[in-house]
Amino acid sequence: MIETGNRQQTRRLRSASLKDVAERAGIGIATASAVLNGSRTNTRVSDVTRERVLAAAKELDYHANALARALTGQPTKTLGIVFGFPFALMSLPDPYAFAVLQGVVKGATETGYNITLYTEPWHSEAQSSGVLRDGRTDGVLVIAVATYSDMIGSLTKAGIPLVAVSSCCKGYGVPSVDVDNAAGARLATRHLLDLGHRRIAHIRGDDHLTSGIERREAFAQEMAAAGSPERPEYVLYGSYTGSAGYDRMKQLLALPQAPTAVFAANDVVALGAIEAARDCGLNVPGDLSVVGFDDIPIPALVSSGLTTIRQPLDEIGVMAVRMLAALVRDEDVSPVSRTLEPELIVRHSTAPPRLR
Amino acid sequence: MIETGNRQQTRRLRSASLKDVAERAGIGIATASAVLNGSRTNTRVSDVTRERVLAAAKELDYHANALARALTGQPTKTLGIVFGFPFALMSLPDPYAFAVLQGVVKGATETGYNITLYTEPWHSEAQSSGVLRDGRTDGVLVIAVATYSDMIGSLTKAGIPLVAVSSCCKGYGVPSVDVDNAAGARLATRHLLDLGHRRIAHIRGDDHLTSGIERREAFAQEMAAAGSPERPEYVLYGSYTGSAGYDRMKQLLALPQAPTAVFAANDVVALGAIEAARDCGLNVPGDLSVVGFDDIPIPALVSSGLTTIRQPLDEIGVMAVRMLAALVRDEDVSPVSRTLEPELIVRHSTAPPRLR
DNA sequence: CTGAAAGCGCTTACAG
DNA sequence: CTGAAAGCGCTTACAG
Repeated sequence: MIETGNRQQTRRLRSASLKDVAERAGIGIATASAVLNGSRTNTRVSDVTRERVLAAAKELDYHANALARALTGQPTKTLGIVFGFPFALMSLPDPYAFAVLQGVVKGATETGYNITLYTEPWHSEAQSSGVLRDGRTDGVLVIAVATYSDMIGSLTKAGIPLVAVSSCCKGYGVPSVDVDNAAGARLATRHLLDLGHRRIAHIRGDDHLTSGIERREAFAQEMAAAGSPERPEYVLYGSYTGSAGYDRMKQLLALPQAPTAVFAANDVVALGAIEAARDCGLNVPGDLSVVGFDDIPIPALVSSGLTTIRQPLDEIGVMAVRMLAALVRDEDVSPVSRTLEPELIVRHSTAPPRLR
Repeated sequence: MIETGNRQQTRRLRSASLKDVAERAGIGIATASAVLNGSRTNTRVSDVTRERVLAAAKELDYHANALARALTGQPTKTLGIVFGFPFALMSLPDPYAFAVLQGVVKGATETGYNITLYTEPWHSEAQSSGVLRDGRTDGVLVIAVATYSDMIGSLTKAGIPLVAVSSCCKGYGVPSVDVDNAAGARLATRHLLDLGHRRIAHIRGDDHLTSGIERREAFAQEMAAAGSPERPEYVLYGSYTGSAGYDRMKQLLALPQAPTAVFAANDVVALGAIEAARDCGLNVPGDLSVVGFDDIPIPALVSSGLTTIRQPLDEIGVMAVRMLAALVRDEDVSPVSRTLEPELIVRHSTAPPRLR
């Protein structure tokens, strides 16, 4: 006989199954199942049998196969997470997404779930729903779903337990958690107003994300309410990237009458704007005040000094997981939507406008 | 009849199975399998049959169950990732771990895998190997495994395809990837030496992580080679946290003859040390030079100005996934160990010592 | 080209 | 208290 498949053998020896254990212990497979993986608490097994099974399992180094268990209807004990925005910016490298993920992991650890990161962002139902519906997770967490996306509708229709973070999910009855974007934007705007600024610009976030839309609207309202309605040339589209913040700031500074302050849609944009201002020889906050949004975590002890609207990123992740875990277990999830309060954090990127 | 389980029904309607599709199409289940999930490329199906199956699948909104497929031996197309160090510091909130994870996700996206984060850190084989061996992933990536851990041995024994990042896995034949820690530490030390420093301290990393050990040894060697052997009171244990860096720095500064420079085991420690120096009224780099290690990413455009030894964190993650993917597919993985070159990045935390 | 059968490893009623 | 049987949804030889 020729030795074939040898490499395979050494690498992946079939591990012991319940049947192997049962045989070795000389008892039935159902009983072995009851003592080893026993969710069936009402099954009574005699002590001798139990010992025998346990011993056999140990000898065979038995480990239950999660796939088989899940196939019979047991929970997989893993939760999926997808980023709804089909661009790189809303995936892991984005500080917002990352901070939320930290909270998610924390929440998952405490509730006993593992997390699977779906690496392929959502494109369309036809293209993307396959993996999300293939049974490997008990439920999924969606983050930053674009308003035009069919993701939430599609997943809901498929009967997948869902919790949405920072997404528009009106009308689907999907539990969701987010910061109060409007309140945050008002806080930022009012802060600038209170400092004495009137020429206030807004570099917007994305038009297809509720955060971008809500912050933008609240800015307009607050300005109008303050009696100094926004100027069209002061409100620029900035997506959510540092480079957009940089470019838009340059554009604002080239205006015949440049703004004295800007409310950036998020911290990344704000940081880009500050960089642009500095490159133009301006001092922040002396010549220009900048407020961000998010309060993204910066590694230990280095501070950007950015005045911003803080949202509890970590808490959002934890909360989302708790809600999803409850949903998966068919517990009551109420209220269906949680809106967290933002907070103004004044640091060193804002000051009263220069007197002229 | 009483309407019972109504909530359940609306939530989780059983989704169509292959059998449903086959029945509707009026053909056999094996054929349906071939056209729908067909890995069996050699199976020829007539066009009419194919169309019928496809149509039925569409009508029924069929989606293959990944659990069932995997149970028959198909790959799960997901890779697991565990942090080996049983403390929070070596999990997600740690900038190093996070940066590597970004690379991992990038690599997984390009190779078509999903990633599952095992939330429970490894404790011992008895306690922790269960989840990792339950079949839900095709292989696992281990990161920063402590030298005393039985994790690698245990997982290898269980026949799980493994790739280790920044871990000691000598003797197991486990493919691994890491930066050349010794070379990096030499670079850092020599940089300080070249600037003219002689009173150089080292705040060490963890003793149970190869990175901590290797960096520490290389520091000693380089100092000895330069003819100014290290002083015992200048080499302090710092684990890998900012607060340890802070505390150890204070301690060093309280010495009768304080060092003029310090090589911190990683950036987080370096940042802590700098903070401590500043709190003591010292100027960095005027009064004290500090070099870190890692070059952790800092959100857009904010720079800590830290002189450090850069390691390609992102690339490490990508590479590890590629190796694991190859391993899982039984391709050749060679060389079994990859060591990447570190690079000295001189920024603003180092300068020649003050003349006295 | 097509399908009935066996099997992957488990769990859940259902009889003893 | 214990076990044989059916079933979860798929795939893989193996016959037609």
